[in-house]
Amino acid sequence: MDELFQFFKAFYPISPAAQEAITAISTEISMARNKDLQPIGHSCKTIYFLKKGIARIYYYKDGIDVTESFEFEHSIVARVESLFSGRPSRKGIQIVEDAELIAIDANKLFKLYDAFPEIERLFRKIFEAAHVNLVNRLESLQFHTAEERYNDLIKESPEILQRVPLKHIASYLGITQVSLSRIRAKR
Amino acid sequence: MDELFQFFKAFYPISPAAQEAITAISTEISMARNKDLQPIGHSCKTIYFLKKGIARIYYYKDGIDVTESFEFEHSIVARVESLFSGRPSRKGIQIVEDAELIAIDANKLFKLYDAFPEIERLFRKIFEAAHVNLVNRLESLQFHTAEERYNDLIKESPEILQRVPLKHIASYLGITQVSLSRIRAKR
DNA sequence: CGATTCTTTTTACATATGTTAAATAATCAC
DNA sequence: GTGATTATTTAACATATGTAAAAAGAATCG
Repeated sequence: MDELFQFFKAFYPISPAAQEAITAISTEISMARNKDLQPIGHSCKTIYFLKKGIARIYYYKDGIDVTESFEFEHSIVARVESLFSGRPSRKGIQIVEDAELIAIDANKLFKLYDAFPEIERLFRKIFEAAHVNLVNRLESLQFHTAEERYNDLIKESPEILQRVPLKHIASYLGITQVSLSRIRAKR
Repeated sequence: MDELFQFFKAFYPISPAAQEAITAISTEISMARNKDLQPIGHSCKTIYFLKKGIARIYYYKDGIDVTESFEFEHSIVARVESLFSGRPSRKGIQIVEDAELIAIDANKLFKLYDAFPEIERLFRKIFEAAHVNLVNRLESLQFHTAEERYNDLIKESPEILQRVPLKHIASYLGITQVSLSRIRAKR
């Protein structure tokens, strides 16, 4: 759990008591590549912290597998739109590279908010940061070409090419695999 | 301020004392069409509630005016990515239709969070809801055609066509005005 | 009202991306 | 290792969207 609390510290330091409370509602899991951490259709009742490996959130659009987002080690994985709305998610979480995770029971976590305002504040800040990232991602999808988006991606996470299949990168960028292949051939 | 507290209630009801505290850091403003509520380049230190009218958040990409989002009456207007990061925003807020607003001083609001956990919770929920909307918007930009996005938009806010110039709608949809015109001609 | 400006549409052409299918290349299971 | 499966690239063609310029239409202001 140390890595998790280290991660938390960057957002908002919490007391040992709060750490214990979070430990009590968390479990550690390992999961192999290509397994579904959470299947499509279920409500998201868990917030994951990725200690190691890669995960992606995906869904099907007209039968085609679309990657909504990737998460690498030391980040939070959750289907926010289900977590915050309580509705079942049309999205699943798949492990892309063998992963070690900490699973935090979301309902129990939300209950902790009353007793520990510091925990509420911590997660508020975590999701605010996620919100900022999302706004930037939106901007990139709204007015950058696919080629610009590809270049930005490998500039920001160069290792992604070694660790994630291109088909997933293509749909993440909002284009087909063929189109991504063409863009790559240009360079 | 009544309308504001009515709006709050749907997210999380707060005590009279909390309401007073918010009232004390808020001011009411009116602003005419085409005026800039907040110019590009400043840090966002204000959270607005739109009582009446329409606002848009916009920026320039390669010299072209791009609308990131529209807000209609009874919603919150804020450049979140600046508000949460503290960094100056490359985006501005423009009034699209004569507006009446309540301006909440963001720094003072954040200070209230310590004394009033209920206020922190309220705004946490407000921005969580905004986050959910953003995820859905992302999905629409990532894998719907421009035509689908246009149809979805007028289905969801039909009055937008009467109240917002098409040039702004075009950039909001991530396409040029010419392209939007073509899509409209089809129907 | 008439002139000016701003908005929207239209046209013609260029480019980017999608679709389908086939060919390679890489990976996996036995 | 070998065959089967999966991933990636390439080709050929169709379609959507971008760009630039002009025309038409609507709103604004003296």
